[in-house]
Amino acid sequence: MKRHYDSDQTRKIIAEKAAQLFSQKGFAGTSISDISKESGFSKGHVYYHFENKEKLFMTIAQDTMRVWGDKWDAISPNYETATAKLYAVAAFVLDNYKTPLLKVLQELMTNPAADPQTLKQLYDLVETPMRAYEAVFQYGIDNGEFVIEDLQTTTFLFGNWLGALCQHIFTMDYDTLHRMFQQSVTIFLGGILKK
Amino acid sequence: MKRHYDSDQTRKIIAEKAAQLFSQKGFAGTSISDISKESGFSKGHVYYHFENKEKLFMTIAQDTMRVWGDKWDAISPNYETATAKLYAVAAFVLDNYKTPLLKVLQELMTNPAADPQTLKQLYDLVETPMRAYEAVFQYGIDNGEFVIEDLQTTTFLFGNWLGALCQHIFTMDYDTLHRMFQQSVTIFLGGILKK
DNA sequence: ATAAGAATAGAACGATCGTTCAAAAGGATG
DNA sequence: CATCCTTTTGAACGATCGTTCTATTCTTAT
Repeated sequence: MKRHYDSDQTRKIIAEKAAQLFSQKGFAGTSISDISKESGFSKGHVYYHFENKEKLFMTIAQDTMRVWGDKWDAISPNYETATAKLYAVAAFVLDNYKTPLLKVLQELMTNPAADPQTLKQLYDLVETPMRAYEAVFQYGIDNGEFVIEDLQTTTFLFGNWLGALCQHIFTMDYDTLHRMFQQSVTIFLGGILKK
Repeated sequence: MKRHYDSDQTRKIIAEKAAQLFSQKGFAGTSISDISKESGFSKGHVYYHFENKEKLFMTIAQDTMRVWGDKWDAISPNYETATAKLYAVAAFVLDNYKTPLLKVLQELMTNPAADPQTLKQLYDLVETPMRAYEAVFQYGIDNGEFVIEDLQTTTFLFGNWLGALCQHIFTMDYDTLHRMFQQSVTIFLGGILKK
């Protein structure tokens, strides 16, 4: 079927502005009116492209995660050691979660009113980056680079900490935040204890 | 001035239920109706005790933080080494942020619509736990226990990570979460690198 | 040029939001 | 028992919420 005119472009603009707003103000805090105003299209038109607010968010989140995962899988082999991979994945999170939807995921997941199907999709989403982290840790263990007693817990903690840092994207300048990400990995690797 | 009947008790109930709801559903996600229903008092009565939603939240957050700080200051001397203090403060965060208001603080702080006076109060609030963490790290440095190049960054990161863990209070059982907190500190101290 | 269909706008819906207010209820004091 | 002041209610406000619907504009095909 041929694409007639550029409705895809419109859809993309709406999705991008929505992602930005969700990231900044959360799910409940972002209204369709906000999205309409910010994207420059009417409120009704948002519903031409997306079934409802929840589906709109889910679409955005899924797209973001899928792209993120694919890109990481592509560049991950460029880093040789597990240590290098860990620094790289941290920087990669910062650079590619331009839309820090993680806190919104949390917001929705802890909301008892969310419908079960959405909830399942949300859990699947979080697993995308977690799988990436776990692979790095496993690689480090096999390598002899890392000593990890509980892989799953370690992965969870690492993911959590990067997620926490993402929330500062709108209130910190890039360089400062980048340093924070790197410093996080440094501490995660070496700790602060005197050897 | 004598207290006639137990309005203080009512106020406390409202504040407690509100704190619980804010923690679970966020600031924007929690309505005065929710608070009214959950506390068992009329919507109008919430406004008898609190000026508005924002002030209600700020009062709760400030009270929580003040109590937290005082309690920590009281028990902190019981732990001798900086390492012990660090494990203790992590456990203390878990046990005493029954109301994990941290993510709501974040939600409000990143909201451009918040009025400046509120914003300043919010920043002051976050400093309470940060000062506590910093004191522990400084103690560890003076001790020779810790090697820290940038005290402020380290403090910030530690606070951030504990905050991130707090968000799981409603979705994880206590024991699992407690183990996460302890494991966080262990990694923070020793890292995962093979020595 | 016209018909058809896709894209977009804008008004309108009922529900709920935060907030206000007037009135009722309740305990204390005389 | 009457009075006063505090506590509590419940209705009502305008604003905004997510969503629906109808009408209009625009693009393409005939």
